[in-house]
Amino acid sequence: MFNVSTKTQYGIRALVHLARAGEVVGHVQGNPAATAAAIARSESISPKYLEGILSLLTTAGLLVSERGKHGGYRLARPPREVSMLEIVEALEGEIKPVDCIDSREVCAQGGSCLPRLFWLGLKESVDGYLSSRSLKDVLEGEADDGRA
Amino acid sequence: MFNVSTKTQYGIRALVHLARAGEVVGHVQGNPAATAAAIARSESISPKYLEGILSLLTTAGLLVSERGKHGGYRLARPPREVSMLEIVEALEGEIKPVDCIDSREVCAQGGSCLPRLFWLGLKESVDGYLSSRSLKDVLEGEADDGRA
DNA sequence: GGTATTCCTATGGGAGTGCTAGGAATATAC
DNA sequence: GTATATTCCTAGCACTCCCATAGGAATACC
Ligand code: FES
Ligand code: FES
Repeated sequence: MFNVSTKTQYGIRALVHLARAGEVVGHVQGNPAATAAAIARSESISPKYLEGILSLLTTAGLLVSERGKHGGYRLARPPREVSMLEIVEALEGEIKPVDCIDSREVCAQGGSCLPRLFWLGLKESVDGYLSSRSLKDVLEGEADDGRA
Repeated sequence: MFNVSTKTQYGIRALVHLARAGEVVGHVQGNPAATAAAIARSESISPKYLEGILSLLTTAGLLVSERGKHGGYRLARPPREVSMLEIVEALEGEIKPVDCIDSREVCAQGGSCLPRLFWLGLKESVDGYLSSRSLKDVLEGEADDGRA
């Protein structure tokens, strides 16, 4: 249960790769952006598949892309300022265990649906964990000390 | 993301239904077990589909079934002693964001994979929430006060 | 025997996942 | 301005899983 798609897994690994290489917007001009092909090779990911994933992250504002020769991708912000919740939501959509979580569709119970509260709590628990971790934390292998 | 299947949603609603009616093993003999058809009608769930779900819950030891006329299902234990983690795992399998969570397959990183720690933390967060809630909590619409 | 129930197996449409392929748009290099 | 290297866009396909439906076998009561 709760399988995370390869799309998200690859996306995170690519972001970690970029953060490691220090490829952030505003660096020295001589430091070229990493290309999709290079990341794919280094991480053993299907190149064309990864292209699409990086495009998504660019649209979401997490990456900055440069086209043409010597083009590639850079992080739009330093790793510390990127929460894992942002990343996951950009690739996987909102965390939504059940559909009735935002739209109050009544499920036979007529509005006072008990399970709904339970699922809502689950969403908050997941959101809480994800937003408490930044890309930098993942990068540095932060052990999950506190549960805050 | 993190969609919970209808199988699990229906299963939980059925369990809540049974708990509400107070149909626990060891009650008065006159109190008949609830049939799958009755629950399906009351909860507006496809009858044959629900049958399979209740069978799963029986195999998992959460329900006790009686076949033949006047048969049906009862809770195997009082709601207080049934954790939501048990229920979810019975229907949905283990919480496993990524496959490498138990088997230490190296993903190009050669063993020191950073993202893996992150996913492990997510699993622990979800497991923590689910095991902290009992069926009785859901039944009573326990608001999620503490995050413990 | 008749009836009501759980239990088992098979089937099928639909949606989503995980890629693959081809090319268009864009920017540099010579 | 032609060649080259890159991102970007769209389409398609095999595969799996989800959700349900259907038919009947096994079981237990009357
Ligand atoms: S309203 Fe969603 S489970 Fe009841
Ligand atoms: S070992 Fe699973 S993501 Fe690296």
